[in-house]
Amino acid sequence: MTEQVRVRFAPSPTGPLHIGGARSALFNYLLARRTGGQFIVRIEDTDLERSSRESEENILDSLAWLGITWDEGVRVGGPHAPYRQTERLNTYRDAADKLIAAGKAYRCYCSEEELEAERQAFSEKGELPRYSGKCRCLTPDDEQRYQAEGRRPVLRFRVPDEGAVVIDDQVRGQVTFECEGIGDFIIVKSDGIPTYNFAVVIDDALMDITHVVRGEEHLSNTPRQVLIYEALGLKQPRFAHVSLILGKDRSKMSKRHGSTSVVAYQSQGYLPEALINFLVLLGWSPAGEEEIFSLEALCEQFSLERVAKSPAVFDADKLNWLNGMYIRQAAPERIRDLALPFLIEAGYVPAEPDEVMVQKVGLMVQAIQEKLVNLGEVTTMAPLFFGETVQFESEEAKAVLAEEQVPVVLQAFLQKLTDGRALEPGTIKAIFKEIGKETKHTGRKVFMPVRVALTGQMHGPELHFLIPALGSHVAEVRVRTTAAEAGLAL
RNA sequence: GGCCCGUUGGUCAAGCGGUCUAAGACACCGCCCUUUCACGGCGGCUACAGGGGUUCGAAUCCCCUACGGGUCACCA
Repeated sequence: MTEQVRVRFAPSPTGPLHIGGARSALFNYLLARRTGGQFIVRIEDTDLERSSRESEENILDSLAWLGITWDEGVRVGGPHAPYRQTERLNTYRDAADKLIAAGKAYRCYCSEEELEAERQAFSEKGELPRYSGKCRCLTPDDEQRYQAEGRRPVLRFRVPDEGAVVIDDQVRGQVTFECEGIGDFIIVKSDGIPTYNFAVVIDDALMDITHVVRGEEHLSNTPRQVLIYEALGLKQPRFAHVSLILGKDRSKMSKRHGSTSVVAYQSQGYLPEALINFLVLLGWSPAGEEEIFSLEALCEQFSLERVAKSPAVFDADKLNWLNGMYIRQAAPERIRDLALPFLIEAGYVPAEPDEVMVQKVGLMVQAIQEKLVNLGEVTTMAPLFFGETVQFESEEAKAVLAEEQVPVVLQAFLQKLTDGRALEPGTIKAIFKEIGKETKHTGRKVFMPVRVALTGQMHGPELHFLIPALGSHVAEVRVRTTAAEAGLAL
């Protein structure tokens, strides 16, 4: 029998999509695509305080940006709708009633203060702080009295006193938890909203989820969930807990380590395919030696068997390398269009650029595409292309213009630059050839002075790309002003 | 602290008892290419946490220790 794989990504909308969440989503997505199964996106918004529609939109937008699509869930609907937990409250209530009727769950009237005091007492005695189970055997009279006091009960799951829960994890192998170490936990809060541990089980079961692939932080929750599956007689999915993504100091990835949200990387100018490629390599390894993968390629290669157990440190260097890789491979027009917003933001380009400006940016991109690490960098390179004047980056640069062949070379350059021919990479190359022939100066002796006169710097993009991007007017002005500054009369 | 999980070079990682005097990638260093930078090519550097077992043989299996991480909420 070949069971149809059904996996899901179930974020809680309490903030933007985290890099770790994105990887979980990716793994689920890939597993579904690889097996011809379905991928579901469900929203776990039972934390009323912290959940917001904005976060939900942000998360969904980030997934879409990454190219991760889903077959069922919010935005697209499906046979198991609704896909937002706050819209499924009746379903959870039914399940809770069942548990109460079977004596597997009970009402607890303890206040948070009482619980806190209890935990305190336990830890002072050197024991593990947990729920004592004191509401386990309340009589109807007790309950009535509490109710009269105005107490709102929570619903607790009655955890067996003995026994153990064994999880056969797809990436970790067999993991055993003793029931003894699990206190009776809350499945419905006093406001009637189910807790995560409860709702997740009901939803996964009702939505026929076959594999739960999620972060390792959920591993210790899993025995509680398994207990609920068992109590309700529901079919359990296979579990796969993927290790966490760590920061440079090996602690859980957080703001201190830099950007943690997908939007942050998006706004820094990373390409979605680079982020995908990077993320998949964090915890999963290909069978062969190739490491550059498109989403489509990953859909054919991904497998849970090759997911690593150990946590991975987020390596920004490698992300940068990958991003540069994808930028180099991308069509120049695409990079140009992606670069435009950055230049507009930085004030180099008007909000509504005309065709001439777009073309200029296109030429600029052509010149720097091979050295860009991320799109945001166009902003730091922009001064090279915008503005009529430049500064010498160093005395060493300025000194280049003091070499004896410079006046002749620059004069020749200026003359050819303004003789009316169209400025294209080909003609620029021709110009340098002509200069060589006419002045008998070639190589470094002609390129370097022109470069410095044009940019004030000794390094930079190919001149045959740079000059067309500048245009003959700006180029001429820059050469004349820098030359003058260096004490040269042209 | 209890309970879980993990530990191969600076980083990501291959390896699933012999073919390991341990692959590949990023980073780093050197060389080459080149008008500069970058790209690209070539080469180099550096690792099985420690200690006990099991076995003819262990990076691979078991135990202990150390270290790292996760989790112990009316958050997910």
